[in-house]
Amino acid sequence: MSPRRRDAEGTTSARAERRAELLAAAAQVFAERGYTATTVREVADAAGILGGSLYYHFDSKESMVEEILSTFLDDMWAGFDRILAAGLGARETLEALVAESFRCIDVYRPAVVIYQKESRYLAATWERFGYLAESWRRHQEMWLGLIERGIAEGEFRADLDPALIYRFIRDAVWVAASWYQPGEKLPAEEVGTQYLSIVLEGIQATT
Amino acid sequence: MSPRRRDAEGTTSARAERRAELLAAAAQVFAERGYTATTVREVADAAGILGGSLYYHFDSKESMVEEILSTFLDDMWAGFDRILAAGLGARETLEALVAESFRCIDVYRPAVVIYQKESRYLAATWERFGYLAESWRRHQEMWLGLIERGIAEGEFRADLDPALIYRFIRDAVWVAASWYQPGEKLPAEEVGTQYLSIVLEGIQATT
Amino acid sequence: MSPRRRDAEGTTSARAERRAELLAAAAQVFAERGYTATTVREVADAAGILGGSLYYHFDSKESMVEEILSTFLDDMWAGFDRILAAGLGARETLEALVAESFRCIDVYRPAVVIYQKESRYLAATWERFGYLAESWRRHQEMWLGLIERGIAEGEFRADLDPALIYRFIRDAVWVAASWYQPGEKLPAEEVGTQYLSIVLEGIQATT
Amino acid sequence: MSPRRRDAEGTTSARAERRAELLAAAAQVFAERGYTATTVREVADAAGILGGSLYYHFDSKESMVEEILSTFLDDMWAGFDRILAAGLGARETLEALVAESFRCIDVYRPAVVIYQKESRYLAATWERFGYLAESWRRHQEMWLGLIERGIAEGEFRADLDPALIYRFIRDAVWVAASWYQPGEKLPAEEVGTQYLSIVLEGIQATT
DNA sequence: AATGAATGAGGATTCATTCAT
DNA sequence: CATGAATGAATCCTCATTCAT
Repeated sequence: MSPRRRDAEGTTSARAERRAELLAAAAQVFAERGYTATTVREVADAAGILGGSLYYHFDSKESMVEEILSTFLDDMWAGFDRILAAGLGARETLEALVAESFRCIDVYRPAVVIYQKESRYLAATWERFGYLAESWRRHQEMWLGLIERGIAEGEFRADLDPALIYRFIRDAVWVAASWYQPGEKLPAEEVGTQYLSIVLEGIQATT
Repeated sequence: MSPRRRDAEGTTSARAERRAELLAAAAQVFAERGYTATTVREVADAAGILGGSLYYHFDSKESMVEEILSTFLDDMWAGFDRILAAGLGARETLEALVAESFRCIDVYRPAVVIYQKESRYLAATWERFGYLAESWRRHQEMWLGLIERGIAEGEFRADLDPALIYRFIRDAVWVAASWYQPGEKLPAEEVGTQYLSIVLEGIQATT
Repeated sequence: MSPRRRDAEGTTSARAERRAELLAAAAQVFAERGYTATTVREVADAAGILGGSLYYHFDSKESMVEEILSTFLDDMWAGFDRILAAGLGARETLEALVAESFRCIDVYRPAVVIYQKESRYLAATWERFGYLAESWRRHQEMWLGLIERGIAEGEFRADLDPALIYRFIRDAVWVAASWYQPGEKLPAEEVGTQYLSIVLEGIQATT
Repeated sequence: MSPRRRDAEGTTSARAERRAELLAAAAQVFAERGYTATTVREVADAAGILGGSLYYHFDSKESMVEEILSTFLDDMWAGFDRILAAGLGARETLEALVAESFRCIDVYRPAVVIYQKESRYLAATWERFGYLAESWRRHQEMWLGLIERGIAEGEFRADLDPALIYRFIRDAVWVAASWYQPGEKLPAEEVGTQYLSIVLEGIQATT
């Protein structure tokens, strides 16, 4: 707590904080206009600095999205992995995954939008974004496994194609990020609950 | 039937056919890489000609998407309007609208993808694309009206937010265009049927 | 000789000719101001077109020097290899090599200047220019081998360091490209002859 | 001898020393990569400080080369002038000039390299470097006068073009700075002696 | 209809330089 | 003295578009 110590800490975290600020501005703009259609100047304007100044903090426009996406994905997968490791039933797992998804939408909304809209383009254009394709693959694996298990255990309807259910859920849930706004009437959690309710009614086996 | 007249007709339709071919190629590429990220050269490559040659057929890159989108939207709204005018019950109307949506996905897949991913950007950037925002507004109006009617008539669940149901359906259905591929295992119609089945189970009132 | 055939040939070579013209202009400017200090606009100005137009013909500023240098080096080494394979005596070989060097200076003057001034920078900065370092290595090998042979055969002075002689000759000869101008009083060949005369007097063994 | 005075002196010379250190680092890097291709950051890195910090010591990148070059040139011309004023014979003068040149290469190697490679560019780009062109002119005048005198006095060969001899010597001698390294096998003086020996044999009149 | 060369505005990036701390 | 964040002009390069052939 000595002044010296506060300075040192301050300096270290000041840099990280500034990066985070700038990335927040960038994510916002990328999500709104699309990564390619957004100019570096627009990002800089949103951050209140000049175009060239961004390059003091980041290597390139590319590395900005990089950091935006990987920060979000790391957190998301940590959350998903925790849930998957908890040994819950199929239905409880699905509930938890949907809730976690909405938490991510709440916290990382712009990143989620970018992840959805730009993944294919980014992965197809630069090798460094190969991990995005990998993330989608894990996504599919996770949901598909869960749904098949739910069907096998008699919890989910057996008359539907599992791959189709997977996509249905994935899309219905994730696309919500595209329209969900900070000032939305319903809190993200409530949206999640209602979505979950629809999905569960829609896919659970009738007894 | 004079040679001249046949020529004229032949020329006219040949020209129209060529346009259609080129637009199909363009739509394909725009859908895959995104409108902004796609260069005119890429479109031309996909069509087997050189970049400059496209300008014999079209005024600009802009007017290509224009035509791709308006062709699709005109057809889609004609279909929707026919259904809405048919005087069906809420549930039957919803069934017909979902079926019509999947017909559009089947016929205009790339256009649907573009409509979803690029509408916001296009409408925000050029006035001439204002009709896209208008189309989305009509979309919302249509679904919201239908859902509220269904709730009022006791066919749909009353415990859900109508605006939320609207988005849920819209997203779940339309985003299917993003993953639906020509060679898909299930035909579009079957996908539509299963989606509808999930949605109906999910939102209909329990008796 | 039919018009058609002439057209086809014409088209093919027209492209190559244009490239050559542009490269000549570029080499000129690069040699005069230095590669890094030369802007693409200056190259374009020298060629009478706009900056962007260069990119129709070349991938990058880098690939322009690339082509300038490799064209020159390929020709130079072909010449050197022919001479080295001819089985001449040390003194005759040296004479021929110097003559060939001055022929290159005459034909590729700007390229020679670039080769001298920028090789180190280019090779250190981009892997693709690694062959420049390789070329210098062959250069050294060639001259050093020749000089040692000349000393061993008693044709060249034994009281000098061979590596030093090599550098002396290399520099004296090649740097001439820096000052030799198209309108020079003496033709390149005559300069070569006089240089050779100085060098030979300077290094040959006194009998 | 008062503390104050000692401080003042100490500060002054400390500052001068620091400048010299920084300039040595700068010269090194400029010589290696070329003035234009070297960034201020690279200079700072080589000096172990940050880019901005250089501006506490120097006005600009320009003024760094300025100082590097003028320090060297002042010393060099002082040496040359002393020799020229000594009233030696043509041959002895030439010997002394070559020796002095190698002394400069030894002491100011990076500056010599910069002087050779960048003079034309600097003089053509900024008026303040006009003195570089002037220095080259004096160089030429000096050598040319000497050579013509040597020829007239029968010491040097009359069958060679004096301008050519001048360039030959100038280049052969000065370019040595480009390859001479601190750890070189032969000391600079010995290189000078051998070079001189070649040159003298090469140009002196045969009796 | 199509080609291919060129245009020129705009975009990402670099870098010398400034300045508050 | 040095730092580190920011500036802004300049640079390389891209790309929609034009146009003579």
